[in-house]
Amino acid sequence: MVKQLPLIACCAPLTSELSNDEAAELELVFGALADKNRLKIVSTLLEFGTGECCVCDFEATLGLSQPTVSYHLKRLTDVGLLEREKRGTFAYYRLAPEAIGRVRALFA
Amino acid sequence: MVKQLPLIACCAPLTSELSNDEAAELELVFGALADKNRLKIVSTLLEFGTGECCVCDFEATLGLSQPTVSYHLKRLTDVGLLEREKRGTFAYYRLAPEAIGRVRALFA
DNA sequence: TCCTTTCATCGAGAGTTGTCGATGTAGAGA
DNA sequence: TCTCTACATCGACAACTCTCGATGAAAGGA
Repeated sequence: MVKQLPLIACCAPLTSELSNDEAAELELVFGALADKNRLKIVSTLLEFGTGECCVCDFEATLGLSQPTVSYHLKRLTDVGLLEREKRGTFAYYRLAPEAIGRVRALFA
Repeated sequence: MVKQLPLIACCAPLTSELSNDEAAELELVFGALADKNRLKIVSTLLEFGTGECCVCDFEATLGLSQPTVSYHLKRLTDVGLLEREKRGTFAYYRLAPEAIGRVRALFA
């Protein structure tokens, strides 16, 4: 029942520089990006820079139903990667300005 | 039944610079990072640079059972973020050298 | 050879995710 | 006011994820 010791004593304190809160926040962001359709949405908006697209624009290119596109856009918006603006009956989505640099780094 | 047109004609071609294959690969990597326990594993190994840890080292700090730790380490290894080396009864994990730069960028 | 230790894998259960059709909501226009 | 359009939300379902206890495999030591 005596625990062995690893041959390499690298792990004495074994603390992560990541706090619980930081880990939880990163988990949300990476989770939002862990889907190929959402990656294509972000990549498309990244290409447009400050441009914006509405929901219906994505339906054809992604081959998804309108509710599903709305679901993906909401997930990206909820973690602060996208911004939404309603004009008339359309909802326009764009990359959040403060997220553009971060997203560009993640895609590099 | 006639479809309206968005007021902003930004989306004419609406192509993503991301191919299907690229999107699928990024989805795997982000999916591997979309968990707070795996983020702590990666962050810990990042702090050690070329250092390595064995499975049992993570059990206490993460507060998870041994099978669960093994599961997380496998998920990270499967996408190429970690490398595994067996020595004696211990299995040592470290950041894959070619992934260190990428991981550092993702955490910045 | 037999026991102990580390680790991987299996099987199962609870929770989360991605998807769709149906329905609700709110502008715009006749 | 009534209708049409764009979009959000609901309800449901299949698939996947995270977690654990139990079991299996391989190495080391007595």
